[in-house]
Amino acid sequence: MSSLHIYNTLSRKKEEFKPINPPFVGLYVCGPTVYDEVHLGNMRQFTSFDVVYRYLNNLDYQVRYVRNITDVGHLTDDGDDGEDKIEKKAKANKIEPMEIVQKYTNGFHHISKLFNLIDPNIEPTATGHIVEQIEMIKRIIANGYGYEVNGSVYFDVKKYLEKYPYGELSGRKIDEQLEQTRANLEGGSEKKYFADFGIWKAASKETIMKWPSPWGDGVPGWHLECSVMSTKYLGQEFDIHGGGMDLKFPHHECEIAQSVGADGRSPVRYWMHGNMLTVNGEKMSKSKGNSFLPLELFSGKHPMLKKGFSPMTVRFFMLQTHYSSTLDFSNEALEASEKGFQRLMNAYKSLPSLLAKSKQETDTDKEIAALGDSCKMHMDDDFNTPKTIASLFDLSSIVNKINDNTLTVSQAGLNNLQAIMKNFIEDVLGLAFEAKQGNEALDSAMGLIIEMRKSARENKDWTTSDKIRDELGAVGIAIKDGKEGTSWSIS
RNA sequence: GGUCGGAUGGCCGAGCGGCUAGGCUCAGCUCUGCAAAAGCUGCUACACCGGUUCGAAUCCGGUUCCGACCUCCA
Repeated sequence: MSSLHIYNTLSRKKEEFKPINPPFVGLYVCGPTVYDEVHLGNMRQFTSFDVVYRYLNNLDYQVRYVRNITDVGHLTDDGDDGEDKIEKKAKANKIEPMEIVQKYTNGFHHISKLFNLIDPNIEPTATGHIVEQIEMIKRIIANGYGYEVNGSVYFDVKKYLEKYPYGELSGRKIDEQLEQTRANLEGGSEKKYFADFGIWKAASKETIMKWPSPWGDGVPGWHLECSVMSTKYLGQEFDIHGGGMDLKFPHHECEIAQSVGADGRSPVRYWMHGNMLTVNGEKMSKSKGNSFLPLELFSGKHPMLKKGFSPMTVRFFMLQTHYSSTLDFSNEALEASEKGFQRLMNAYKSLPSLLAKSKQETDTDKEIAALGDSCKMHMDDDFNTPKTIASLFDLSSIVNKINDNTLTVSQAGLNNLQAIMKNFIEDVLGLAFEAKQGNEALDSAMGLIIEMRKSARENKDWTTSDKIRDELGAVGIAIKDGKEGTSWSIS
């Protein structure tokens, strides 16, 4: 029996996963900043961690999954003149910042449902934890790691470096060379040291979203919310913290420094980082202009897309690559996944109609059990979804062969097959049948049509039978004549 | 410039010292009234140059390309 191993960014190694307080597991994932439509790259991270969450649950851990919503404090720039992204958008649209927040939070939740993401157990917001953030800043100052300048508070990285490493997670060293370059660039900075970062930002009179604090009206620094909300709900030390690669530095590095500075403890046992999404080999990003939105991907309404792809196809496509590798989007790759996904789901769907034709255990039964074990083994190996999917394809090939009577199974083997496929396809990978499988009325209408076509075929009335098939095909309903009768599906 | 990661068959994408992942495409066959679906068979790749080893896509050194981060980003 294997056990779960996770690649820990901090140690740069795969480590056996040992929860701090089994059977409880704390999982924190950096959520979206809701100043715009959720980005596809965001969704890839959330999908990756959705599988992490599902699998931990599957291993019978009691997981508390916290994923935040950043609704204030994320500045367009870390310098002195940075502007809050949400506030900026609100002003441009002449509406309340909280309207922006509500609008894009709703949008994000909608897309999450389409991707079949399980809701986190707690979805805290930065604005809901201002008090806690102020308290943390106080502790940081009290410990000598923060200083105030003109109503803003900065984290004193130089002081911190006297006692602790900074840059451990991202493998970065703060060197003098860089200090000089930067010091020159940022002439009139309030910071004492180039690497210092803001933990409280003084607000101007015009700022709409601001809160009173011991240092005057202002907003908390972006990195602070994650430090506060993760430890508030998961404890001062918790198991897993996830996010995108690009958050390693400075965001996650700052989180560690803040927690150590405030409470003397590094909060996270296992740091997990998902890799980027690329388009034609380049990182998909808003600033590069090569990104499309989830809804554009589903509808196909984007110049770079040949057609639309269903949410489940996209989810499957994402899971065919390991979360730590870059994933390149292209029409060809998406089309390949679409077909593969349909094949997998068709096999899975035909499973209940299979018959056990052996009284005792067969070789196929054993093979099924072995493939079930390998699914688990692959998931245990740092959530290797591509390999798990490969085993699932082997399983679906067995399903087809049983269906074609080239393999035989016992009832026990069949039950096992059903249980394994359900577990990994639905529960662990979170793949679901697309909702367009029709309804009762359509089912009975199709039953009637197929019956009529059957009698036409028995009378060798090919004109009628082919007409039925072709016309249905034209509206997207495929007719498949099998040995055991005719079935249909909507494409 | 610094730090880190990557180069795998027609395409996508696993692999982390021996046991030819998987998906898609393509070709042939079986089944079928025809078609589709399904099944079977075929297609043996690891950027380049050295080295270590009985054995390397996998380890070491070098070369060339590509990407990410270092400034907001998932």
